[in-house]
Amino acid sequence: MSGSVAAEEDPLRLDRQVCFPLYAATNLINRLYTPVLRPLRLTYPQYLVMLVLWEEEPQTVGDLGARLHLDSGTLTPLLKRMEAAGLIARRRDPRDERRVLVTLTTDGRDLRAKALHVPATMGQGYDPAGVEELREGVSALVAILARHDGADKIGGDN
Amino acid sequence: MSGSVAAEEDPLRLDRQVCFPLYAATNLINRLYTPVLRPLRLTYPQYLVMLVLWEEEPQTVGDLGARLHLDSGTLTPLLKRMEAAGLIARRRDPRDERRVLVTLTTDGRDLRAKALHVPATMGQGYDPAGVEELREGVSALVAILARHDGADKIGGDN
DNA sequence: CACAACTATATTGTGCGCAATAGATGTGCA
DNA sequence: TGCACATCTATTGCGCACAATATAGTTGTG
Repeated sequence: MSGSVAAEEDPLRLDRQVCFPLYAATNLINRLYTPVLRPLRLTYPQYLVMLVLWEEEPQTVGDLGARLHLDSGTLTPLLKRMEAAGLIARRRDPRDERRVLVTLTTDGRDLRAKALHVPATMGQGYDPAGVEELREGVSALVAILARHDGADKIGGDN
Repeated sequence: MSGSVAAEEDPLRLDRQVCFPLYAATNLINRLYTPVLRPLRLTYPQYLVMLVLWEEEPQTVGDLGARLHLDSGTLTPLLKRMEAAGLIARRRDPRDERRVLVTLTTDGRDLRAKALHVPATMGQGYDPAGVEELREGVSALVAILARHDGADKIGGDN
Protein backbone atom coordinates (compact mmCIF):
# COMPACT_ATOMS: atom_id res chain seq x y z
CA MET A 1 0.00 0.00 0.00
CA SER A 2 1.15 3.55 0.63
CA GLY A 3 3.96 4.37 2.99
CA SER A 4 2.14 7.29 4.54
CA VAL A 5 1.07 7.08 8.16
CA ALA A 6 -2.12 8.94 7.33
CA ALA A 7 -3.03 6.16 4.88
CA GLU A 8 -3.24 3.79 7.84
CA GLU A 9 -6.30 5.77 9.03
CA ASP A 10 -8.51 3.79 6.67
CA PRO A 11 -12.04 5.12 7.22
CA LEU A 12 -13.56 1.99 5.66
CA ARG A 13 -12.26 -0.46 8.25
CA LEU A 14 -15.21 -2.26 9.82
CA ASP A 15 -13.96 -1.70 13.36
CA ARG A 16 -13.86 2.05 12.77
CA GLN A 17 -17.59 2.20 12.04
CA VAL A 18 -20.00 3.44 14.70
CA CYS A 19 -23.04 2.24 12.89
CA PHE A 20 -21.98 -1.36 12.57
CA PRO A 21 -21.96 -2.13 16.33
CA LEU A 22 -25.38 -0.51 16.60
CA TYR A 23 -26.59 -2.69 13.74
CA ALA A 24 -25.03 -5.84 15.21
CA ALA A 25 -26.31 -5.10 18.72
CA THR A 26 -29.84 -4.60 17.42
CA ASN A 27 -29.80 -7.92 15.58
CA LEU A 28 -28.31 -9.76 18.54
CA ILE A 29 -30.80 -8.21 20.96
CA ASN A 30 -33.70 -9.06 18.70
CA ARG A 31 -32.48 -12.66 18.65
CA LEU A 32 -32.26 -12.74 22.46
CA TYR A 33 -35.73 -11.23 22.89
CA THR A 34 -37.38 -13.74 20.58
CA PRO A 35 -37.47 -16.74 22.99
CA VAL A 36 -38.45 -14.50 25.92
CA LEU A 37 -41.34 -12.93 24.00
CA ARG A 38 -42.50 -16.15 22.36
CA PRO A 39 -44.70 -17.19 25.35
CA LEU A 40 -46.43 -13.80 25.01
CA ARG A 41 -46.92 -14.40 21.27
CA LEU A 42 -45.21 -11.08 20.55
CA THR A 43 -42.37 -10.08 18.26
CA TYR A 44 -40.00 -7.37 19.46
CA PRO A 45 -41.61 -4.56 17.41
CA GLN A 46 -45.03 -5.73 18.59
CA TYR A 47 -43.73 -5.65 22.17
CA LEU A 48 -42.68 -2.03 21.64
CA VAL A 49 -46.17 -1.16 20.39
CA MET A 50 -47.62 -2.78 23.50
CA LEU A 51 -45.26 -0.76 25.74
CA VAL A 52 -46.54 2.46 24.14
CA LEU A 53 -50.19 1.42 24.41
CA TRP A 54 -49.80 0.29 28.03
CA GLU A 55 -48.62 3.83 28.77
CA GLU A 56 -51.47 5.61 26.98
CA GLU A 57 -54.60 4.82 25.04
CA PRO A 58 -55.90 5.37 22.46
CA GLN A 59 -53.15 6.31 20.06
CA THR A 60 -53.33 6.94 16.34
CA VAL A 61 -51.09 5.14 13.89
CA GLY A 62 -49.21 8.40 13.52
CA ASP A 63 -48.72 8.70 17.29
CA LEU A 64 -47.21 5.22 17.42
CA GLY A 65 -45.02 5.98 14.43
CA ALA A 66 -43.71 9.20 15.97
CA ARG A 67 -42.93 7.44 19.22
CA LEU A 68 -41.22 4.40 17.63
CA HIS A 69 -39.79 6.18 14.56
CA LEU A 70 -41.71 3.92 12.19
CA ASP A 71 -44.04 4.76 9.31
CA SER A 72 -47.38 3.40 8.19
CA GLY A 73 -45.75 1.02 5.73
CA THR A 74 -44.35 -0.84 8.72
CA LEU A 75 -47.10 -0.24 11.25
CA THR A 76 -50.22 -0.98 9.23
CA PRO A 77 -49.49 -4.67 8.57
CA LEU A 78 -47.97 -5.09 12.04
CA LEU A 79 -51.08 -3.65 13.70
CA LYS A 80 -53.31 -5.83 11.54
CA ARG A 81 -51.48 -8.92 12.80
CA MET A 82 -51.89 -7.70 16.37
CA GLU A 83 -55.56 -7.09 15.72
CA ALA A 84 -55.93 -10.59 14.29
CA ALA A 85 -54.21 -11.89 17.44
CA GLY A 86 -56.88 -10.17 19.54
CA LEU A 87 -54.54 -7.77 21.36
CA ILE A 88 -55.72 -4.45 19.91
CA ALA A 89 -58.64 -2.86 18.10
CA ARG A 90 -58.40 -0.42 15.18
CA ARG A 91 -61.17 2.00 14.22
CA ARG A 92 -61.40 5.26 12.32
CA ASP A 93 -61.58 8.39 14.47
CA PRO A 94 -65.12 9.74 14.00
CA ARG A 95 -63.81 13.29 14.53
CA ASP A 96 -61.27 12.88 11.71
CA GLU A 97 -61.87 9.98 9.39
CA ARG A 98 -58.26 10.07 8.16
CA ARG A 99 -57.02 8.84 11.52
CA VAL A 100 -57.09 5.32 12.90
CA LEU A 101 -57.41 4.96 16.66
CA VAL A 102 -55.62 1.99 18.20
CA THR A 103 -56.88 0.69 21.54
CA LEU A 104 -56.11 -2.34 23.66
CA THR A 105 -58.55 -5.21 24.03
CA THR A 106 -59.06 -6.84 27.42
CA ASP A 107 -56.59 -9.54 26.36
CA GLY A 108 -54.12 -6.83 25.41
CA ARG A 109 -54.42 -5.13 28.78
CA ASP A 110 -54.16 -8.45 30.61
CA LEU A 111 -50.97 -9.32 28.77
CA ARG A 112 -49.16 -6.57 30.69
CA ALA A 113 -48.98 -8.75 33.81
CA LYS A 114 -47.24 -11.50 31.85
CA ALA A 115 -44.76 -8.98 30.43
CA LEU A 116 -43.67 -7.51 33.76
CA HIS A 117 -40.79 -9.97 34.11
CA VAL A 118 -39.36 -9.30 30.64
CA PRO A 119 -37.08 -6.33 31.44
CA ALA A 120 -35.59 -8.11 34.44
CA THR A 121 -35.11 -11.32 32.45
CA MET A 122 -33.37 -9.51 29.62
CA GLY A 123 -31.26 -7.31 31.90
CA GLN A 124 -29.89 -10.22 33.88
CA GLY A 125 -26.11 -10.27 34.17
CA TYR A 126 -25.50 -6.68 33.10
CA ASP A 127 -24.04 -3.87 35.15
CA PRO A 128 -27.00 -1.49 35.71
CA ALA A 129 -24.78 1.61 35.80
CA GLY A 130 -23.06 0.70 32.53
CA VAL A 131 -26.38 -0.09 30.89
CA GLU A 132 -27.86 3.22 32.04
CA GLU A 133 -24.86 5.11 30.71
CA LEU A 134 -25.20 3.37 27.37
CA ARG A 135 -28.93 4.07 27.28
CA GLU A 136 -28.29 7.78 27.76
CA GLY A 137 -25.60 7.86 25.08
CA VAL A 138 -27.69 6.07 22.48
CA SER A 139 -30.80 8.05 23.39
CA ALA A 140 -28.89 11.26 22.77
CA LEU A 141 -27.86 9.92 19.38
CA VAL A 142 -31.46 9.02 18.56
CA ALA A 143 -32.53 12.56 19.44
CA ILE A 144 -30.00 13.96 16.96
CA LEU A 145 -30.83 11.42 14.25
CA ALA A 146 -34.55 12.04 14.66
CA ARG A 147 -34.03 15.76 13.99
CA HIS A 148 -32.38 14.92 10.67
CA ASP A 149 -34.95 12.26 9.80
CA GLY A 150 -37.42 13.76 7.37
CA ALA A 151 -36.00 17.25 7.97
CA ASP A 152 -34.79 17.59 4.38
CA LYS A 153 -38.41 17.65 3.28
CA ILE A 154 -38.64 21.09 4.90
CA GLY A 155 -35.68 23.24 5.78
CA GLY A 156 -32.32 21.80 4.88
CA ASP A 157 -29.52 22.27 7.38
CA ASN A 158 -31.65 22.72 10.56
CA MET B 1 -51.59 6.57 37.97
CA SER B 2 -50.90 4.81 41.26
CA GLY B 3 -50.06 6.68 44.44
CA SER B 4 -47.19 4.42 45.42
CA VAL B 5 -43.68 5.68 44.86
CA ALA B 6 -42.45 2.16 44.08
CA ALA B 7 -45.10 1.84 41.39
CA GLU B 8 -43.48 4.78 39.59
CA GLU B 9 -40.50 2.49 38.91
CA ASP B 10 -42.42 0.93 36.04
CA PRO B 11 -39.97 -1.34 34.22
CA LEU B 12 -42.17 -1.35 31.11
CA ARG B 13 -41.93 2.38 30.39
CA LEU B 14 -40.54 2.85 26.90
CA ASP B 15 -38.00 5.43 28.03
CA ARG B 16 -36.57 2.97 30.54
CA GLN B 17 -35.62 0.49 27.84
CA VAL B 18 -32.01 0.23 26.64
CA CYS B 19 -32.88 -1.82 23.64
CA PHE B 20 -35.39 0.57 22.17
CA PRO B 21 -32.91 3.43 21.50
CA LEU B 22 -30.57 0.90 19.90
CA TYR B 23 -33.43 -0.33 17.72
CA ALA B 24 -34.53 3.21 16.82
CA ALA B 25 -30.97 4.39 16.14
CA THR B 26 -30.36 1.44 13.82
CA ASN B 27 -33.52 2.16 11.83
CA LEU B 28 -32.76 5.88 11.63
CA ILE B 29 -29.17 5.26 10.57
CA ASN B 30 -30.24 2.78 7.93
CA ARG B 31 -32.61 5.43 6.56
CA LEU B 32 -29.82 8.02 6.47
CA TYR B 33 -27.40 5.64 4.74
CA THR B 34 -29.86 4.75 1.99
CA PRO B 35 -29.55 7.93 -0.11
CA VAL B 36 -25.75 8.04 0.42
CA LEU B 37 -25.34 4.42 -0.72
CA ARG B 38 -27.81 4.61 -3.57
CA PRO B 39 -25.24 5.98 -6.08
CA LEU B 40 -23.09 2.94 -5.24
CA ARG B 41 -26.08 0.65 -5.78
CA LEU B 42 -25.56 -0.84 -2.30
CA THR B 43 -27.86 -1.39 0.64
CA TYR B 44 -26.42 -0.95 4.12
CA PRO B 45 -25.94 -4.70 4.79
CA GLN B 46 -24.34 -5.04 1.36
CA TYR B 47 -22.04 -2.12 2.20
CA LEU B 48 -20.98 -3.98 5.35
CA VAL B 49 -20.16 -7.07 3.29
CA MET B 50 -18.06 -4.91 0.98
CA LEU B 51 -16.19 -3.41 3.95
CA VAL B 52 -15.27 -6.91 5.10
CA LEU B 53 -14.21 -8.03 1.63
CA TRP B 54 -12.18 -4.87 1.01
CA GLU B 55 -10.23 -5.81 4.13
CA GLU B 56 -9.60 -9.43 3.18
CA GLU B 57 -10.31 -11.82 0.35
CA PRO B 58 -11.51 -14.47 -0.15
CA GLN B 59 -13.90 -15.12 2.69
CA THR B 60 -16.34 -17.94 3.15
CA VAL B 61 -20.02 -17.34 3.86
CA GLY B 62 -19.30 -18.47 7.40
CA ASP B 63 -16.45 -15.97 7.78
CA LEU B 64 -18.74 -13.14 6.71
CA GLY B 65 -21.46 -14.38 9.04
CA ALA B 66 -19.09 -14.53 12.01
CA ARG B 67 -17.82 -11.04 11.32
CA LEU B 68 -21.27 -9.46 10.79
CA HIS B 69 -23.23 -11.71 13.17
CA LEU B 70 -25.50 -12.92 10.40
CA ASP B 71 -26.41 -16.45 9.30
CA SER B 72 -26.69 -18.10 5.91
CA GLY B 73 -30.42 -17.49 5.77
CA THR B 74 -29.64 -13.79 5.52
CA LEU B 75 -26.34 -13.93 3.66
CA THR B 76 -27.10 -16.41 0.89
CA PRO B 77 -29.79 -14.36 -0.87
CA LEU B 78 -27.92 -11.12 -0.16
CA LEU B 79 -24.73 -12.48 -1.72
CA LYS B 80 -26.67 -13.77 -4.71
CA ARG B 81 -28.01 -10.28 -5.34
CA MET B 82 -24.49 -8.86 -5.07
CA GLU B 83 -23.28 -11.53 -7.49
CA ALA B 84 -26.06 -10.64 -9.90
CA ALA B 85 -24.97 -6.99 -9.58
CA GLY B 86 -21.47 -8.01 -10.64
CA LEU B 87 -19.70 -6.99 -7.41
CA ILE B 88 -18.65 -10.42 -6.13
CA ALA B 89 -18.10 -13.99 -7.28
CA ARG B 90 -19.14 -17.11 -5.39
CA ARG B 91 -17.58 -20.51 -5.94
CA ARG B 92 -17.24 -23.70 -3.95
CA ASP B 93 -13.92 -24.20 -2.22
CA PRO B 94 -12.21 -27.09 -4.07
CA ARG B 95 -10.47 -28.09 -0.82
CA ASP B 96 -13.80 -28.38 1.00
CA GLU B 97 -16.85 -28.49 -1.21
CA ARG B 98 -19.10 -27.53 1.67
CA ARG B 99 -17.65 -24.03 1.74
CA VAL B 100 -18.41 -21.17 -0.62
CA LEU B 101 -15.59 -18.70 -1.27
CA VAL B 102 -16.65 -15.13 -1.86
CA THR B 103 -14.28 -12.90 -3.84
CA LEU B 104 -14.53 -9.42 -5.30
CA THR B 105 -14.81 -8.80 -9.02
CA THR B 106 -12.88 -5.97 -10.62
CA ASP B 107 -16.01 -3.84 -10.39
CA GLY B 108 -16.27 -4.72 -6.71
CA ARG B 109 -12.68 -3.69 -6.04
CA ASP B 110 -13.09 -0.48 -8.06
CA LEU B 111 -16.16 0.46 -6.05
CA ARG B 112 -13.95 1.08 -3.03
CA ALA B 113 -12.76 4.41 -4.44
CA LYS B 114 -16.34 5.61 -4.75
CA ALA B 115 -17.06 4.54 -1.16
CA LEU B 116 -14.17 6.41 0.44
CA HIS B 117 -16.25 9.52 1.06
CA VAL B 118 -19.11 7.65 2.76
CA PRO B 119 -17.81 7.65 6.37
CA ALA B 120 -17.00 11.37 6.23
CA THR B 121 -20.37 12.15 4.64
CA MET B 122 -22.25 10.21 7.29
CA GLY B 123 -20.16 11.51 10.18
CA GLN B 124 -20.65 15.14 9.28
CA GLY B 125 -21.88 17.31 12.12
CA TYR B 126 -21.07 14.89 14.94
CA ASP B 127 -18.58 15.36 17.74
CA PRO B 128 -15.81 12.82 16.97
CA ALA B 129 -14.98 12.26 20.65
CA GLY B 130 -18.61 11.61 21.55
CA VAL B 131 -19.01 9.29 18.60
CA GLU B 132 -15.87 7.37 19.52
CA GLU B 133 -17.04 7.01 23.12
CA LEU B 134 -20.38 5.68 21.92
CA ARG B 135 -18.69 3.29 19.51
CA GLU B 136 -16.64 1.80 22.33
CA GLY B 137 -19.66 1.44 24.59
CA VAL B 138 -21.80 -0.28 21.98
CA SER B 139 -18.91 -2.45 20.82
CA ALA B 140 -18.43 -3.67 24.37
CA LEU B 141 -22.13 -4.55 24.48
CA VAL B 142 -21.85 -6.42 21.18
CA ALA B 143 -18.95 -8.43 22.58
CA ILE B 144 -21.06 -9.49 25.54
CA LEU B 145 -24.14 -10.22 23.44
CA ALA B 146 -22.10 -12.23 20.94
CA ARG B 147 -20.88 -14.50 23.74
CA HIS B 148 -24.47 -15.31 24.66
CA ASP B 149 -25.54 -15.67 21.03
CA GLY B 150 -25.65 -19.34 20.18
CA ALA B 151 -23.88 -20.23 23.43
CA ASP B 152 -26.91 -22.15 24.74
CA LYS B 153 -26.33 -24.69 21.99
CA ILE B 154 -23.19 -25.80 23.82
CA GLY B 155 -22.43 -25.07 27.45
CA GLY B 156 -25.13 -23.14 29.22
CA ASP B 157 -23.90 -20.38 31.52
CA ASN B 158 -20.81 -19.34 29.47
C1' DC C 1 -14.71 -49.66 4.12
C1' DA C 2 -19.05 -48.52 6.59
C1' DC C 3 -21.49 -45.25 8.78
C1' DA C 4 -22.77 -42.18 12.41
C1' DA C 5 -21.79 -37.55 13.85
C1' DC C 6 -20.63 -33.25 12.50
C1' DT C 7 -20.10 -29.04 9.51
C1' DA C 8 -21.32 -25.57 5.85
C1' DT C 9 -24.49 -23.67 2.94
C1' DA C 10 -29.14 -23.44 0.91
C1' DT C 11 -34.20 -23.30 1.21
C1' DT C 12 -38.76 -22.16 3.18
C1' DG C 13 -41.94 -19.41 5.58
C1' DT C 14 -42.95 -15.42 8.42
C1' DG C 15 -42.36 -10.76 9.91
C1' DC C 16 -40.40 -6.52 9.71
C1' DG C 17 -38.73 -1.82 7.41
C1' DC C 18 -38.93 1.48 3.98
C1' DA C 19 -39.40 4.15 -0.57
C1' DA C 20 -42.81 5.23 -3.64
C1' DT C 21 -47.33 5.71 -4.57
C1' DA C 22 -52.34 5.77 -4.08
C1' DG C 23 -56.57 7.15 -2.11
C1' DA C 24 -59.46 9.25 1.09
C1' DT C 25 -60.35 13.01 4.28
C1' DG C 26 -59.68 17.60 6.10
C1' DT C 27 -58.26 22.72 5.65
C1' DG C 28 -57.51 27.18 3.87
C1' DC C 29 -58.14 30.69 0.85
C1' DA C 30 -59.87 33.28 -3.03
C1' DT D 1 -68.82 27.70 -2.62
C1' DG D 2 -65.17 25.60 -4.88
C1' DC D 3 -60.85 23.93 -5.43
C1' DA D 4 -55.94 23.53 -4.62
C1' DC D 5 -53.16 21.87 -0.98
C1' DA D 6 -51.96 19.39 3.06
C1' DT D 7 -52.62 15.37 6.11
C1' DC D 8 -53.25 10.55 7.29
C1' DT D 9 -53.44 5.73 6.38
C1' DA D 10 -53.10 1.92 3.18
C1' DT D 11 -50.81 -0.60 -0.61
C1' DT D 12 -47.00 -2.33 -3.46
C1' DG D 13 -42.55 -4.00 -4.28
C1' DC D 14 -38.17 -5.09 -2.61
C1' DG D 15 -34.60 -6.38 0.67
C1' DC D 16 -33.29 -7.93 4.89
C1' DA D 17 -33.36 -11.18 9.35
C1' DC D 18 -34.14 -15.36 11.39
C1' DA D 19 -36.09 -20.04 12.98
C1' DA D 20 -36.60 -24.39 11.23
C1' DT D 21 -35.38 -27.56 8.09
C1' DA D 22 -33.03 -29.79 4.13
C1' DT D 23 -29.03 -31.24 1.54
C1' DA D 24 -24.49 -32.04 0.48
C1' DG D 25 -19.87 -32.75 2.02
C1' DT D 26 -16.34 -34.11 5.65
C1' DT D 27 -14.44 -36.50 9.61
C1' DG D 28 -13.80 -39.86 13.12
C1' DT D 29 -14.40 -44.51 14.72
C1' DG D 30 -14.50 -49.17 14.45
